[in-house]
Amino acid sequence: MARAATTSDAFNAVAEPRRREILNYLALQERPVGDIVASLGLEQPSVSKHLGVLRDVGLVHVRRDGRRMLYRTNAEAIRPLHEWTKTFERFWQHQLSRVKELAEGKSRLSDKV
Amino acid sequence: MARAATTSDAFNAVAEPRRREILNYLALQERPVGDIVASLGLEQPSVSKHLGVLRDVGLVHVRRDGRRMLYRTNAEAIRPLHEWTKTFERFWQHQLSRVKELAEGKSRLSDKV
DNA sequence: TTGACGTATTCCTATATGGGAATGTAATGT
DNA sequence: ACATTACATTCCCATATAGGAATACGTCAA
Repeated sequence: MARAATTSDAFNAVAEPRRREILNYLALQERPVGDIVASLGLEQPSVSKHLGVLRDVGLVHVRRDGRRMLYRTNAEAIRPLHEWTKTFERFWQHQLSRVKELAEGKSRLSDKV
Repeated sequence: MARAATTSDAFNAVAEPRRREILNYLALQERPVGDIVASLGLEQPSVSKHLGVLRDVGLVHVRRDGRRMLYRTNAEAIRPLHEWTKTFERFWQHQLSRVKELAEGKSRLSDKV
């Protein structure tokens, strides 16, 4: 079996760095494709294809404005990702406190970090 | 160009559902490969290969225990993912509050939601 | 040493890219 | 109707899987 499609879910869709850049760019306000092209320095067909993937998994919304297509990030679709990563939050907090102790010279873990 | 390697970063590595399951399983305590195989119902070579990917991007740590290899999740490597998704937190919070207002009849945004 | 156990690696194949180039299509102005 | 603008889609190709099967490797017990 090959790798799962990039359109299979948000996790696969955001694995591509350019798609994350696009989501960042479209987070604050909707923008036409041309603006994304200019902003990210990618070819227009490339941007359209990335937007297609993002659309398929619901990471962006679109509406037509004359001959332009206005895209914007649908943050709600990023939430499952956030929730999953959040379940590990307490673990790195534990590690942080250890690092802090170390920095403060309160432990003998110097051979572990 | 083809898709980026699964070992290129944490985003690509966790795109695979089974690897997320493995990370969930190894979050609380270290476990030998055999336990993962039994727990997730995958073939042993498959598990070893997934662990290899997770190792390459630092998502798990390993240590040998006799003929067993004990793996555990390195939550710190998940943090970049959490940080990125976190930047969108305020957006879905906005949507939520707007939905709430709407439900409470406190706004005239009915044409926007 | 030999055998068994626990893992890792190699070989194979169907499938899915992401980018470049070229082309198709919808909407607007004249 | 026609040219132009703004995007989307298609074709092509090098590359990277994920899983299955078979095999190699490292460690321990007898």
